[in-house]
Formats: sequence, structure tokens, C-alpha cells
Amino acid sequence: MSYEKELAALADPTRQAIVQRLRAGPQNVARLAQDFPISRPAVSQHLKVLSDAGLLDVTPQGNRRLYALNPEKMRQLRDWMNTLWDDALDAFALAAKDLAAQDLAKETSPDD
Amino acid sequence: MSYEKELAALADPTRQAIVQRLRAGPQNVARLAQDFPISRPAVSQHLKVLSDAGLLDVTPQGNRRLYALNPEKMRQLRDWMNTLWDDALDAFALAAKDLAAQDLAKETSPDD
DNA sequence: CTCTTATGTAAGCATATCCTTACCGTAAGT
DNA sequence: ACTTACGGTAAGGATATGCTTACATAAGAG
Repeated sequence: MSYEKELAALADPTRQAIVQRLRAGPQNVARLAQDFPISRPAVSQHLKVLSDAGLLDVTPQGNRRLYALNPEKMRQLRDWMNTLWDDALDAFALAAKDLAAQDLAKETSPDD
Repeated sequence: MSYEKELAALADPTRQAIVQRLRAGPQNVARLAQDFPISRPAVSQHLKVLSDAGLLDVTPQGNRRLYALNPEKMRQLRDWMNTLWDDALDAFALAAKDLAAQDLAKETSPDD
């Protein structure tokens, strides 16, 4: 199990910028669209992708819809990243680059 | 500045799986390809994307090429994620959902 | 009720992505 | 040398993605 949908949502540069933008606080669509060189519907579509990935919460506010980061989902993603690349990685990388090479060599020439 | 290329590289499910797979240690292409339902060239192409993003190191080993995670790049990405979604996010999310809504309301009806 | 504002969605197009097969070069084994 | 294993790359096709314009709906203002 991994965060395929979430990562895919964050892969697009515009959507990354939207997330960065929303760090300053919730915002409605028209206002967000002002900050980007693309049309308002395009922003709307990006927001849908982010929402479907669970990265954003939507709060209808009368006429408007307020989009905000979902902190719980953010924490999940961050934790996943942290466990994926934990500190053991260092030790591994230093040693394994040589050792695994030797292991591989052995496979084709089993001398035991 | 953000990690557009790196995130895009991690967006693909196969590439995510490759990264997971490489946590166990460096590996050559043919061996990696055995673990996936796609052709060996397809894996090769994915490895290129990951390498171009700086996520993988390549070590020629005679006939073979050993692919390994780049721990430095991993740490950079992890740190970026952590700062992007730091603890302040919590407090923000709790308070801002209401406050920003009020701010927005004020904009259209400036009563000062 | 009518007009404006805010937003989602459908249609259509251009480009990117991911896959396959075919091919080429290089290293190793005999 | 000949043959086999390893792996990068090109060509081409199917599908996904991101954008635009046009349209539909809902809420607020007069």
C-alpha cells in the first residue's frame, strides 16, 4: 500500500503551487485563479484532483467554496515519506554499494 | 523552488515500487524486471526517469549496471516535505477554516 | 424576478506518458 | 572468434493529462 494517488496529485507543478499557496490559509477558486496564468476552470480541475486525493478539504461558504489543506492527510504523507527514507538509509547506502555488488557477482559464479 | 521533477518521478506506481524494491539494496536491471509485469526495456525507462530526477545512483559493474537509492536526495525530499507540512499546519487548520471564511466575507462587503 | 458572481462540468484538442517490439553496443564465457 | 547475457534507445501506438471555451447551476444583490 502506498500513496500513489496523493503523489500523482502532487506531481503537477501547478498543483504543487496551489498547495504552497494554501499554506497561507483557505482560499476560494476565483482568488486562487488570479495567482496562476491558467484559466479559472483549469484551477477548478486541479482542485478536484487534489480533493479526490484527499489533500484538500472543501467548505461551502455561501456562494463560494473554500479550499483548505487537510492536515491529517498531510501528516500521513509526511510520515510515509519519513519511514520510507529513514535513517537506516545512510548506513545502507554506504555499505551496500560495494557489498551488493559482490553479492551479485557471486550469483553468476557460485564458488561454494 | 520545489521538487517538481522528483515528485513527478515518484508519481508513477511502478516507479514507487522500484524505489521500495531498492530499499533492500542495489539491484541490476534484469533482476528488477523479474519483479514487475512489464518488459525489461520499460523498467529501464523508469530507471532513467528516477536517475534523471537524481533519486538513483548508477554503478556500472562489469556487464551490469547497479541501481541504488541516492540517500542524500532522499533526505532532501524528506526535509522538504517536513517543512512543507510542519506542525504549524495543525493550529492553522483548526483556526483558519473559520477565520479565513470571515476574511473573505469582509472583502466583498467592506464596512470600514 | 432579474442580473451578477462563483463554481462545477462537458467537449475537444495538443501534448505527455507508458508500454511494446526491434535493434544496437558492450562485456563475459567457451 | 563465436555466442550469450545485459542493458540502453528508437519507433510507434494507446491512453492519460492539462488546457481552453462554452454551458449549466446555485447563491446573493437590486
